[in-house]
Amino acid sequence: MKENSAEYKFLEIENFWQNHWDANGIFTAKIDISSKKFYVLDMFPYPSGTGLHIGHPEGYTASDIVARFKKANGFNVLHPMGWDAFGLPAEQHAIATGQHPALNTKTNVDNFRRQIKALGFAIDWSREINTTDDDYIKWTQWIFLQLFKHGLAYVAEKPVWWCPALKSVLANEEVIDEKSEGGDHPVERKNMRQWVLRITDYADKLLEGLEDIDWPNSTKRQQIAWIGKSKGAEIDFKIDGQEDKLSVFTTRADTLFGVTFLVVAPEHPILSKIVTAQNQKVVQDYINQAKRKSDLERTDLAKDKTGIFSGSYAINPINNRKIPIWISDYVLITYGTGAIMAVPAHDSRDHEFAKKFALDVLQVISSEDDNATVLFCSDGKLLNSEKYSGLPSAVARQKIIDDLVADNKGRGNINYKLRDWLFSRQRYWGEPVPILWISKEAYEKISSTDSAELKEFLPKKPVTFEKNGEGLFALPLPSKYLPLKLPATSSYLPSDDGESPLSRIKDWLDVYIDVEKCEIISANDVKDPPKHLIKARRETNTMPQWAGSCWYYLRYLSPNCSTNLVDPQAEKYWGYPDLYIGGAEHAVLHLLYSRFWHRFLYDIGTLTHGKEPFTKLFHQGIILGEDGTKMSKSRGNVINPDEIISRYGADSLRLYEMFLGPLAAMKPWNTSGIEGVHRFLKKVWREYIQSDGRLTQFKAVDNQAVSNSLQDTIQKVTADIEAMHFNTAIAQMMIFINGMRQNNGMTLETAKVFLRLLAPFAPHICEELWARSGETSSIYFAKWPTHKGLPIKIDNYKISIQINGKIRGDIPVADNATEDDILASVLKLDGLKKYIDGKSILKKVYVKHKIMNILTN
RNA sequence: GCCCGGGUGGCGGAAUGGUAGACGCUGAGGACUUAAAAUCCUUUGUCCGUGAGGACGUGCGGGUUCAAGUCCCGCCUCGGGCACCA
Repeated sequence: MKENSAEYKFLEIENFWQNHWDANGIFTAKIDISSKKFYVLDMFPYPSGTGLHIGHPEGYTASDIVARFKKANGFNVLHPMGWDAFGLPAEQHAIATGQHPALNTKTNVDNFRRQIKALGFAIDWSREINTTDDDYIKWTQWIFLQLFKHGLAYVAEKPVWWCPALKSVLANEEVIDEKSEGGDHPVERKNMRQWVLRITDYADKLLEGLEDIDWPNSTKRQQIAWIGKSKGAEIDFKIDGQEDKLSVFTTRADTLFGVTFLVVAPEHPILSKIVTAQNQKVVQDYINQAKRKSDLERTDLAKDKTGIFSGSYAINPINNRKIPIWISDYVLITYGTGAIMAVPAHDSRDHEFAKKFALDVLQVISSEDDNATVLFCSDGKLLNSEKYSGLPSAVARQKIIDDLVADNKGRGNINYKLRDWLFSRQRYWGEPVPILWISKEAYEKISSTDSAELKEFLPKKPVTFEKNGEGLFALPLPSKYLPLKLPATSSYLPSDDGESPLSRIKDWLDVYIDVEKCEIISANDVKDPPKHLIKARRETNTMPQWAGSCWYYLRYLSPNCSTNLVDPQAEKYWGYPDLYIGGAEHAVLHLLYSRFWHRFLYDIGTLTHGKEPFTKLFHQGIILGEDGTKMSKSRGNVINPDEIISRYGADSLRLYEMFLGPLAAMKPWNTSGIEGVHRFLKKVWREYIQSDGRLTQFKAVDNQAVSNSLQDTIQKVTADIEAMHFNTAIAQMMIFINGMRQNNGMTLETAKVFLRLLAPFAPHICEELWARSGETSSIYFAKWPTHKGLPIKIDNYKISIQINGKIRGDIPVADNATEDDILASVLKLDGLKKYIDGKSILKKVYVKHKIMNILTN
């Protein structure tokens, strides 16, 4: 700083150094093949109108500590930041004000940038990206077109979650208890035309990829459960008296002899064939009833099972037993074959159903301890199963499947809970889907043309959609038309019927294609269209917010590359994040979608560095309000980072958030806690700066205790940062300062070592003191201190003495003391001797330098 | 119901099977000051005891061990995720 203030003027110091770092490009990352890289990534924020909340600095500070630590350890560090800026709030603001969402987004981004900069992170701001920038949209659309080209994007009319309040459809992952994930609005089922991405094609790859990445166990588990792979078999049951078969999916082929009825979902197409005339009316009533129920009601476990007999029977392929076919909404049409074989003795749901409708229960599995008789759902030994009786479940399962396969009555099969990813939204503020809809004839004409340009992203199999009896074909925009920008409009309101606001912008919507010239012309510019022009209409859906966040970690590597999504050289050097820090709430959304796109880009050769984007992931915990509940405006317990910084400074805020507790834990904010770390920083300051504002007269030689403590501190802080145990690292630095003060100070050399240890946590104050102690280069470039091997040899250890397992005191012992020496010392001390007097010693346990346990009768 | 995590002073939290409660906060007492702020010192798990000292103590009940907050078995409870997925 310019003037040599005696006081710790944190605001001036922080402001000064932030400007200095910025102006001098201290954190600019450049490819340097002579040093190893380290890429630290934060989950980039959605720049909301309310600004940064106190949870943001938690994750960002953690990543910043690691970034600065790695830099000091010789790594070439990349630590970027950007904005996930598409999203509903900006659009709702636009609807309310008529102002273009880009304007509101810019205001919010500026505010976020100011707030994040005020925390002094070692971020390379020259790499800042924004998912709403045209240059960024271009590549998001390009990836979509690659997916399209490779047959992974298609259009389907399917039941989707429609949110009337948001006037948009939502992905499965975005719906929680029939409420929208954002805003908590009710959602309903509706049939609509949608873009869908075939993420299910990647189910197995997404599972396998989890095996060798360093992620929190719970997050891996969540993804595994979400993908929901189950191995089993499809078994064909002939319908009695008909040629038709009914296939069911089961993971328990070993219970096939225990099947006493079949159940089909009310939506199952076979119903038209199996419902007998006299059952027609009651079945129809039941189906209507089921239709009226919301999914929530249907899946409510508390409610009773309902169902109705179809009137038909099926034949069990393994023993030709005739069994009734029932209809019930506890069977889901969306999973497996929409039909199940019911084994009421060994499945709780089937059991419940059988009990309610008085159907047969036949036991075919016995448990090891044969206690469970009524309902036993685990594996066991088969009984009542003819030649399979006596076999363990796992063996019988395979044998039965094999035999069914040989008889052509079934086959092994795998089912997933994962559904394809619903990828379109009926909103304005998102990336337009770069597709034109044309007629079949036009599509054929383009397909057969010699010009490659229009066929750049053409898939092997056309994506088509039927609208009002007319077949429409999806034509991908050539890359020269990317980015497809959002057209200007004054009306951002989506319509109630699920059409995007883009569908009302006529002069954008309608275009002509000149096949010979490979040009797309706005319909506005064509008065009397010549015959050779092909009429086309743009797709009006936009992409979901996840699209931009799926690949942003790649764009940071070469944010200005205009020829590639990521510059191959940059990818080769920087690779992917070595550490990714962010909230656990994205466990199955962003983190699954992102892995899917990454795998895909790897498969098509766009990426070459590796199959998984995030090899090491860490979730920071949530910071609760002072009352221990979640921070919210309505509770009035929100802590504003701006206020904290103005009262205590950014260094105190950073230090406090790291000192609160383990990074991963959920923990409450406590304002007097931040006073504590602020006091610590003031104490540090006073050790370096005298009351006249000049540098302290440091000692010529450190006390033994101080130099020992310094070595301990180097060791502890280093190990703790590596393990991301920031709270205990800070505690150790406090111990050092307290102890050093009791020993009346330290040397300048020691003082500088300490600054380097503290700098990743509290960079501004350390940079200031570093400069004041005569250094001219930023502390960011200073090397991490190394500890000098083993601590100085100690001659006298204190060991604690247990008598019969109880701690009774401690005694000093020499390094080479024998058990008998120690016992002799113990017997010299009355306080210990009294426990042994009059008793005989049966045994001694001595753990060197730690403890001796003396056992008496 | 199933799958993950947790449960330690007044509070946030420390503890490679080896002196439980580091560090910080809070509370109490004191120093400095005309006073306050700031700063510094002492003290702060519970109970018994004037004290020295003693007993108890890491959600509950068992167990393993010379020794258990830590390992094993069975519960209770809180948080998160999934939820009729056959």
